[in-house]
Amino acid sequence: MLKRPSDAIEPTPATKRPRIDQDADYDVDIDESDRESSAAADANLVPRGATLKITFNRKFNETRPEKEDGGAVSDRRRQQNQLVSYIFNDSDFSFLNLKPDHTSRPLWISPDEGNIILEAFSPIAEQAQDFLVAISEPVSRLYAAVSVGLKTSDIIEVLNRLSKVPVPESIVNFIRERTVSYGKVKLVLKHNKYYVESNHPDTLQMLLKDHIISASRKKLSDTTGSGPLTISKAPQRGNLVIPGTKEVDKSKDDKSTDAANKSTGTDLFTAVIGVENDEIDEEDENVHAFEIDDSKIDDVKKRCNDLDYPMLEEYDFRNDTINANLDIDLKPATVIRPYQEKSLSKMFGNGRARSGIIVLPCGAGKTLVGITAACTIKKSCLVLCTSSVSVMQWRSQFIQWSNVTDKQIAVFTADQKEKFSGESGIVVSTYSMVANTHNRSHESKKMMDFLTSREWGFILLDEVHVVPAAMFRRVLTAIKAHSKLGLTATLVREDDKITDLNYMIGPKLYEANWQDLAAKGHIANVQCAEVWCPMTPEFYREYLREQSRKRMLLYCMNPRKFQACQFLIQYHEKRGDKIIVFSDNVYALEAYAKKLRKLYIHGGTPQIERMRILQYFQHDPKVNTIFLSKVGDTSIDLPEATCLIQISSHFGSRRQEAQRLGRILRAKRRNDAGFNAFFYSLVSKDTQEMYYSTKRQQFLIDQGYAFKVITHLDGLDSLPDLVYKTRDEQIELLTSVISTHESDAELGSDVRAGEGDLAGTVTSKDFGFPTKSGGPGAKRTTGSLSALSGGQHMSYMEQNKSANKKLAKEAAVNRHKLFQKRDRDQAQAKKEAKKAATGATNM
DNA sequence: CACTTGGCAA
DNA sequence: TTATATGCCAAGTG
Repeated sequence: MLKRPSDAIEPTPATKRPRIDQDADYDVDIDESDRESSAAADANLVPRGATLKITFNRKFNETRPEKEDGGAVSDRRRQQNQLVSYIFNDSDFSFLNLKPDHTSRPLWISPDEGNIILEAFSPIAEQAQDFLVAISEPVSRLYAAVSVGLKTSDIIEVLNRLSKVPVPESIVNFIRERTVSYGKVKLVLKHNKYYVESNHPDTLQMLLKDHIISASRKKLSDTTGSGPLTISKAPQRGNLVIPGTKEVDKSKDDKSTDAANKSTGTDLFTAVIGVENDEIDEEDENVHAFEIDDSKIDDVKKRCNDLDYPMLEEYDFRNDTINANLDIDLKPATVIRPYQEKSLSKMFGNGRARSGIIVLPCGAGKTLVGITAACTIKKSCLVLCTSSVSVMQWRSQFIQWSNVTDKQIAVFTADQKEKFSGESGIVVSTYSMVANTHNRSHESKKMMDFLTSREWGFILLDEVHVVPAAMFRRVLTAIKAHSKLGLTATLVREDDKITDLNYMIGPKLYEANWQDLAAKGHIANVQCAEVWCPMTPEFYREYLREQSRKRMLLYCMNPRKFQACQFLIQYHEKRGDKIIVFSDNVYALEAYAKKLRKLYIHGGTPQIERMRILQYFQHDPKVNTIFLSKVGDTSIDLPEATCLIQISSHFGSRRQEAQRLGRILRAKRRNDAGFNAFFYSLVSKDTQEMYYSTKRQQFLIDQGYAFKVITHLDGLDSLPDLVYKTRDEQIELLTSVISTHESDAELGSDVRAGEGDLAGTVTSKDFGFPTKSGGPGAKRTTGSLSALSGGQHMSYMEQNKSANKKLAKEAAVNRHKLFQKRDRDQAQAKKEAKKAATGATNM
C-alpha cells in the first residue's frame, strides 16, 4: 500500500483510513466443514477456488457507518463456520435484477458489503479470477492494475460484464475514487533525460503548480521553466521481443504474447468481456511530458507521492544511447514458461522497462525471470541478494541460462571482489555489502566507487521482502539505476517493513497464483496437515508450572511429538520421499536429530559441512531426512525435498511459512496422481502452540491449499522402534530437558552439542567424509548408517556418554583434517564449560 | 598466507 | 516484545 499524505498528518491513520489487511479483504473461502471432518474422511482437495470473496467493506463501513450493524455482524460470524453461503445470509438479494444472460456471467456482487462472489464452475472462472486478483485488495492492487495498463473505465466495464447483476454504484465510485490519481504520472528516462509524463496534460499542469515540482523542472535556455509540454506518441511495445519466448515465429507481434496459453476458455472470456484482460492498448493516444533535472528526481518522486500521484518509473532502454549495451542473450535452448513470460510482458508491456515487483513462489523460476529481464534490457546490471550463497547461485544461473562470459559477470562479496572488464557487465552482490554504513575495507571502498560511479541500466533485487526499508533507501540512493525489478515469493505484510516498497521500487507487476502453477505442473501439489500431539501428563504438569520461556521448550520436546515426527519420517521415507524437518528452536533441533539419528544443520554448522550434508541429502539414497533450523529459511537451496515437517512452529510469520512451503514446491519429482508434496506442522495439544499455528495457517488457507488436521496417526503405537515409549524414558527426557536447559542457558549451542550427546549419535560432526574409496572416512560413515537399522535402545545416559566418548576418540584418529581442529576446540570448550559449572557450584 | 574469532549491525 | 542467522571487517594465530 502506498504511503499517503494522511499518514504524515493524522496521528492515528490506521483508524481513519481503510486499512487493508489480507485476511479481511481477499479470502479464498474453503468449506469449513471439510476441515472439521477431514480427520476421518479421505484427503479430498477442496475444489479449486470454490469461492473468491473480495471484500471492500471496511471502506464502506467507513463511509456509511450506519451499515455497521453489530447484531448482523456477529450473526454472520457465527454462521461463517457453517456454510459457504453465509455470505448471503444477512441479506436477501432476490430483489436484485439478474441480467437476462446471467448464466454466462460468473460474478455476484452484493451492493451492501461489496462482496464479490465468483462461481468457480463457470467456464471462464479462471480468467475472471485473474482479473479479480488484479484489481482486488483495493488500494495496492488497484494501483498495480492501473500501472500495468488497465484504465479505470476498463476495470468498471469488465466488472460489469462479468457480473450477473449491475455493478452497484457504490463500487463504481469506490473504484473511481481509488484509481483517479494512480498511474497517471510516469517518470520516464528517455534519451537519457528524465521526463514526467502523462496522458493527461491537465494533471501535469496541476503538478507544475506545486513549487517543488516546478522548481525541479529543467530550465530551458529561452524559457523560464514554464514552457509548453512536449507531446509525443504513446510508447508501444513494437517489435520488442522478450528472449526465450518463441515469439519469433508468430505472425502477430503484439498482444499475442499470451496466445501461447490461450485455451477455449480464454476465447470465451474475450467473447463475454470484449477486451483482453491485460495489455490494454494505448495506441492512438498522445502523451505529454516535461523534463526535470536529474538531481531533483528524488524530490519530485517524493513530492508526487505526497500529492497522491505516485509516479511509475519507466526506462526507455532502447533509446538509451549513452550507456553501453551489454551483449547478452538467453541461450537458444532456454525457454521460459508461460507465466514467466506473462510476468515479463507486464514489465515490458509498452516497450519500456517498468520498475516494480514480481511475485512468484520459490521454485517457480524467479531467477530465470530476472535473467530474462536482464537479457531484454541488455544494459549493465546489478544483482543484489541477501546472502553470499545466493550470490554464487545467481552467478552460476546466469552462466547456465544465458551466454554471458566470465569476463562480463563479476561478484562482489566480502571475500571476492571482482570487476568486469569492458564497458558494461553484470555485478552480483549482497545488500549488506552495498548498503554497509560502517567502515569498509580498502578493497570494498574501491569497489563501491566503481559501483557508484557508473550508471546501471537495471538493478535486480532478490528477496525484496526480507530487506528492511532503510537498507533499500541506502542502496537506491547510492546506486544510479534506471530500472528496478524486485523479486519475491511473498509480498505478505506482516509488519510495516515492506510498506515502502511500492514507493521505493514500484508497484507489484505480477503475482502468480500458486494453485494454477501447481495444477499446470510447474510446482508441486501440496497437502498441508497439522498433527495434534497430546502432551504426556508429566510434561503437561511441568508446562503448567513453568514460565513462558521454558514452556516453549517443553512443548517442543513433548515425547508424543517426537513419536509423531519419527512416525512421519519413517512413513515418508518408505514412500521414497526426501524429508526436511524444521525447528526454530536449536536445542530441540539437536535433540530430535540426535535421537532420530539424522543429520542436522543450524547456524553454527560451518559452511563446508553444510555443503557436505546437503550433498548427502541430495545424492545419497541412505540420507533421506535432514533437520534444519532457521538457516533453511533463506539462502540454502534444497531442490529435492518432497516432504516437510515442522516441529516448533513457534512465533511463525506467514512469510516464513510460505517460504518453507516454497522449498518443496519445485517442479515435482514424484508422479503420484494426487499430492506429490507434503507439509506437516506438529503441534502439542492444549498449549500456546495451538494459538500460534492457527495464525500461521491462515496464509496457507489464503493461498487455497487443502488443509487437514490429524489427531491420530494410524499405526504409530505399533511402530517397532518407537522412541520414548516407556514412561521412564519420557521422564528421563523431561528431567534432561529441565536440567540441560538450566545449566546450558548461556553456553553456545556447539558446546551443548558436545555435552548432551545421546547414544550412537549421528550428528553432522560425526559424519565422516566418504572420501577416497575405502578410506577410513567411508568406513565410519557406513558404520553409523547401518546402526540406524537396529539396537537403538540405550536407556542410560551415562552409558551412552562413555560409549560416545569412545566413538569420538576413534573418530578423531581417522577424521578429516578439516574436522580435527574443530574437535579440539570443542573438547576445549567442553572442558571450560565444565570448569565454569563446577566453579559455580562451589560458590 | 590461510583460516578463525569476536564485534557489530539490521 | 524474542532468538536466531547472516554478513562484513579487523585482529589474532600457526
